[in-house]
Parts: sequence; C-alpha cells; structure tokens
Amino acid sequence: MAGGTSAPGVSVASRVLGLLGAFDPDHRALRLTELAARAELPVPTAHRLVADLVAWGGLSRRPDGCYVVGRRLWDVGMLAAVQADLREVSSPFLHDLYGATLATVHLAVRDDDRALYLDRLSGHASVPVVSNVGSRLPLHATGVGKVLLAYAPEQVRMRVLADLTRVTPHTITQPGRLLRDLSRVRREGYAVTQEEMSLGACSVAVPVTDSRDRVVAALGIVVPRLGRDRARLVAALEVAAQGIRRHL
Amino acid sequence: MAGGTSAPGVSVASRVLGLLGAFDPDHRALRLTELAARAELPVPTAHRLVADLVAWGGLSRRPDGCYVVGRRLWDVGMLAAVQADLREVSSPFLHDLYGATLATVHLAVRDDDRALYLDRLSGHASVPVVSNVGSRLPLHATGVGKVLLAYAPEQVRMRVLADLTRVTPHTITQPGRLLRDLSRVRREGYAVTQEEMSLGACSVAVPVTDSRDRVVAALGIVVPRLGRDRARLVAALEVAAQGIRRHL
DNA sequence: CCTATGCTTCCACTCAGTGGAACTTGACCC
DNA sequence: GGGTCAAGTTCCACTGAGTGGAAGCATAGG
Repeated sequence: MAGGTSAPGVSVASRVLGLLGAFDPDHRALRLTELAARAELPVPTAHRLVADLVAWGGLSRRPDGCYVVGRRLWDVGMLAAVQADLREVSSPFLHDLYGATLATVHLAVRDDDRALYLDRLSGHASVPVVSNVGSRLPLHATGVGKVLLAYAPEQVRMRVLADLTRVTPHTITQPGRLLRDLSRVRREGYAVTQEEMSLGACSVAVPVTDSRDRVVAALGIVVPRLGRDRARLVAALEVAAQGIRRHL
Repeated sequence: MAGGTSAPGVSVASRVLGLLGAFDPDHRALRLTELAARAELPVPTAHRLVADLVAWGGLSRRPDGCYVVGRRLWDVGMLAAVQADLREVSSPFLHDLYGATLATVHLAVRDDDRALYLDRLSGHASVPVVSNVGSRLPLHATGVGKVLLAYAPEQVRMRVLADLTRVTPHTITQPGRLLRDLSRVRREGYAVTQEEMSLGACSVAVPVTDSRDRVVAALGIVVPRLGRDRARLVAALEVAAQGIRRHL
C-alpha cells in the first residue's frame, strides 16, 4: 500500500490474513507484540489492522489484553465448504456408532500428507486419544490415516513413505511393511493399527466413498485392544460408511 | 486506500472482511458477481481481494466458478476463543449423556438475543430437530434458550419479551406467562419446553455455571415427550453440568 | 452469426496506508 | 517516591499500493 512500506509487494489483504494465520492450536491467545512478530509486521501496523478485525468481530480482546479468535470467524469457519455437508451427513452415523460402542469415533479426510480430523466423539468410557477436531496426525500411524493413504495418489504415498516418523515403539517405519499393509487395506477394505500412534490404543477404520466410488473420507474407531471384536467393529463401520455414502 | 476510491473511509481490511461476511448459512457458495454485490464492492476490486484470499486458503474456488469458505478459515475458526475450551471440556460429557439416552443433546450459549448452538449430538434414534451447530434460535422457544434467558441481564429479558414470535401453536407468546416460567426455571434449576419450537419435540435444559456461579452455557436434551422421564433427564443433565463446571 | 452475461486484465490517478519516532501507561524494584 | 523498562498507543510526512472505469475475453443462448 502507500507509504514507506518496508516490504513492498505484500498486500494489505495478505497482512490481515497473516494476522489470522498467527493463531494456531498452540497460540490461541496472543498479545499485540507477539501477534505483530508472528505476522512479521511492525507493531503500529498490526495495531491498526487488528483494530479493524476486532471491530468486525473476527478477533476479540480479552480484559488481560490478549487477542483471541472471535465468534464471527467461528461462524464463517463453520460454513467451510467441502467438509460442511460431509460432517452434516456423517454426524448422525457417528453418533449411532458411538451409541453402539461407546468407543472413540473419528471422521477424517486427507489434507496433503496428514489426516485432518473433522469430527471426533468420545465419552469418558472411551480410551483417551491425542486427536482432536481440527488436528492433523500422520497418515502412516493412524487407522483413518492408513485408509486415506491406501487410496491416495501414488505421489502422496511416495512422500509419506519417505518419512515414516516413529511415534511409539509399534509405529511401522519400514516402507516395505507399510506398503504390504496398505495393499491389505485395499484388498480387505479396512485398516487396523495396534498401538502405533499411542500406547494402549488400537483402531479400525474403513473408507467412506462417494457415488463415483472415490474415497472422500475415512471413518475409524479406537478401542483399548482388538481381540475378537474386530469383525463386529468392521461390520458396524461399514454399515455407517454405507449410510453416509447413500446420503451424500 | 489509494486511487479513486468510491467509498472513502472504508479500509482494505474491512473490505476483505466484508467479503468473508458475504457468506452465511444460506449463501455458502457465491459467484464472483454475487460476492461483489453482497460485499458492496466493484467487481474488479472483489476479484483482486478474493484472489488474495484464495492464495491464502481462506476461500477456495470450485470448478464451477463458485467461491466457498476454505479449509484454512475453518482451522482458524476452530480456535475461536470463548467456546474452544468450553466445547473441549463439554464434549465428553455430552457424549456420555448421548450414550445414556440416545436423545439429541445440545450445548448452547447466549449470543445477544439468540441461543447459539455450540454443539449438537443426534443419532438416527433421536427426534429430528431444526438446530444445527452454529445456528441461532430464539431464546423464548427452546429449552436451552429459556435457561439462558432466565439468567440473562434484565435488559436482554426486556428485549426478548417485547418480541415473542410464534413458532408453533404451543410457543409461549404472552410475556406474563414466560416471566412466570423463567422464575420457575430459577427456582427449580431447569427449564422445560413442550413442542414450543417444533411439533413432536419436547426438551429439558439446565444451566452450566463456572466457578464464580455465573451461567456460561446451557445443556439441553430433546425427547419426543416428557412423561415420567423428566426427573431422570434432569438428574442426568445436572450430573453432566456439574462435571463440566468442575473441569472448567 | 449476434447478443448478453460474467470474468479477467489494463492502467492513469491519487489518497489510504505506512512505520519511525514520540508519548502514555503500568508494572516492578530500589 | 522516583527511576527503569516493557508494552501499548498516538502522530504525521511521505508515497506507491490500491482503485475502478473501460476495454478485452470467453461462454452460453437465441
């Protein structure tokens, strides 16, 4: 914009967005100075732009001076496209699954090389898990992740196989073993993990397909251990996945 | 900004936000021209700003040319402050309630003169309801709404009493009757509705308080009819509300 | 082929935005 | 009380980023 811009070529719009991008799950509340630093803006500039955001309701300022994401942005975020209808349609099915098993139930989509959790149900009877709505976890160490990876483009699979970070002692870190696992997923139609993401948690997951048979999401369930429940869980998941497919 | 601005005094920032504000539950997908019109901007200006938003991930463009809210905005919205921890803490309790009753469960806060639904669980066994996560419903016709209204500032109560829109034949539209109902809520600690929002749906709701005994939200449950379950539902809700309070 | 509609690109004009410096506020310590 | 420091806020002269009318492109419909 006008004036002695120190970084010409950066539009006002992108500065505003930079301010929004300064917030993440580990930085939900920021003071003006931190915010300016994270958005790489001079403090007075940040101050002015933030004032506009606050006026609109996109941010709000707490009594202690920290800025936090405001209700208005939450409203707009709720409208986010791709997942809005998917979540809408899936919700009752997830709850049916939860009602039947009382275990943690997940709905996830692939976001580049991570699994993005769109929804998660868990009561107090469920195994504690790390995932959270909106969080992203590795594709190779989670049930839903393996499903998404099994049906992902070759290119994604290559990238992920090149970086199999160990999360627990049971995480699969050998590309060959994971590839065999993935082809088993495609053959049998479901994925399994055994303490590969967090100790004491196993999971089963199935793909959710649309009317053109493309995999659009994965539906998973987390239990303390698999045992002979496996078949029953797979069946329940498949019923739910079919239901979602029909309603899409 | 610079140039022959037709509406001086409007900052770039607020124009960008105007574009975001053009989206609402009834307008989730907009073509460039509509978007520009709703944001009250000339088309070329909208075009440029939208390009910035798309580049950042705040909006995305579908193959058919419609713009929709993007994943990145969803991410940021998920961080929205006040409700983030409330939802987080409440989630397992809501699921416990759902698991125990299989009825629709609601968590709502007051947003000015409406009840804003922060979370909603419902499976296929539940009564169909109009509410949705992110939707706003009148305070006088819903269970959670009555609770929030009962503990709202006098001023809010006045405004709401002045406009008791009829939703169903059972909606309470006489201010005197609603006031008596609200004082009963305060006395007995829970609210009840009987087909006041949608036919065939009754509800029970209780307040959720913080450590200073201020009412921060309402927890409600929707069932086809009340009958002798009422006491049991109130008890279950109160247990959950206490649990949430303890974890806040 | 022609017209209508919606999207995109161009570009001369100019004022909105910039950010260093100065000022205010408030917390903390001696 | 006064002195120090950090965080937030206000000021303002300078200027190039943003503006939007007009013109150029694609499509779709008749």
